[in-house]
Amino acid sequence: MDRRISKTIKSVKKAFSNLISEKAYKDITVQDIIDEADIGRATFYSHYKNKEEVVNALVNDIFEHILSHNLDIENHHDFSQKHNFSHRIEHMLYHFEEDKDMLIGLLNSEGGEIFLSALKKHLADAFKTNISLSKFDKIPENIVFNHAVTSLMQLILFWLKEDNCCIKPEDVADYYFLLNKDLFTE
Amino acid sequence: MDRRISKTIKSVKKAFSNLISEKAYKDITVQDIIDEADIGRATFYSHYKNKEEVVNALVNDIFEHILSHNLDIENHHDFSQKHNFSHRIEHMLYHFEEDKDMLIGLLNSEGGEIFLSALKKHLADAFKTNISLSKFDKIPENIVFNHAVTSLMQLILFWLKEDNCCIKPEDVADYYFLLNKDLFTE
DNA sequence: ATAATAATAAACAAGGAGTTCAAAAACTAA
DNA sequence: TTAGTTTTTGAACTCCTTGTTTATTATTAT
Repeated sequence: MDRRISKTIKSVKKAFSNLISEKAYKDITVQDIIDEADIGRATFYSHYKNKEEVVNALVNDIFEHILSHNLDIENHHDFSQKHNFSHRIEHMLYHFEEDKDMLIGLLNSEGGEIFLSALKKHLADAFKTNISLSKFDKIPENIVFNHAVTSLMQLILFWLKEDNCCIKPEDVADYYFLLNKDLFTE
Repeated sequence: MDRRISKTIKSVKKAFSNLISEKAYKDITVQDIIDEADIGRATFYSHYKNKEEVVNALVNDIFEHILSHNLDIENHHDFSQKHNFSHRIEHMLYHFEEDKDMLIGLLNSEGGEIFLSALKKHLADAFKTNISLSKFDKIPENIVFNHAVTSLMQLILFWLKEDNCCIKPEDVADYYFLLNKDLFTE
């Protein structure tokens, strides 16, 4: 890819990432991003339709990063290596920690919805084959499933938002399984 | 209160309520509200600072309504009447059902955050004296508490958003207690 | 080197936000 | 009813943001 393009895209993402740590999503204008990225107005609009597309790009980056890393683990580690469901959650949390400042800003604004719906989708995929419905035969399946997904989502949210830096990703995963152990036992 | 004022406020709320059933929060302009409410521009701005304040007013109305109704129950019913925690939840859900159209529109937009944070606060109050931490002594209290609150919040959200009109408020409350029974047993 | 592509500044139109003001209308209290 | 107060109204206005266009300059890949 043309070096100019990747440079522009990179600086826009970085600019947004900086801005969202400082102020609310709704208060960030396209002009702010342009100024922070130090690019021309027309340049921005030749790459992104609007502010929302920048967030989409950033969120996609995060989940692509996580997915590719998951593949790495599956390809390069031998089979004795534990890489079960719990490990994949922990692993995702480590990735979130890297982008913590940006994510906190995003989650405290309306832009957070974009991240949350991506997270929900990602978790929904991961959960399909991992939860047990046997203990909850009185409840519609989609409600149990929604509970499994959103419960982890809210735990992650709480972990990121509150200044819970002392809590390790492993702990978060443990707490999740403790809070919902019936979902993971036959 | 001056009849003109209450009339204006009422028509603004009704206007917003109509509009949010039709289109996304971000696509509703102050001018839309003014037109739908059929009032003068200056009149709107003499009562509300912006669009967000209208949502705040609507959300406050809902929870005030619920709280005052709770008091009614406590005052007028005799002590043999069951009005425990579960009943108060069901009761809240019946109120939400009344404003369903508006709430669905709100929750599918960014404006939903205002409702959700009010709901979270409301639930947090209600939960203070009702959940049992004994089964979760390995987990920080605030995390268990957050789980209790957000789990119900997400269940309500799912109930409202999906076309789950067939599910009754009593069922929703039941599902909640089934999904989290450890939170309510010593 | 050159042909293609990207970046740029500047100007532009369209539209929303929020304010101001004087005149008209509706209210209250006596 | 009247007189005085408060609210509503429409219109005009400023400011800001969005998104587009254009002609020019700079960078790139080969």
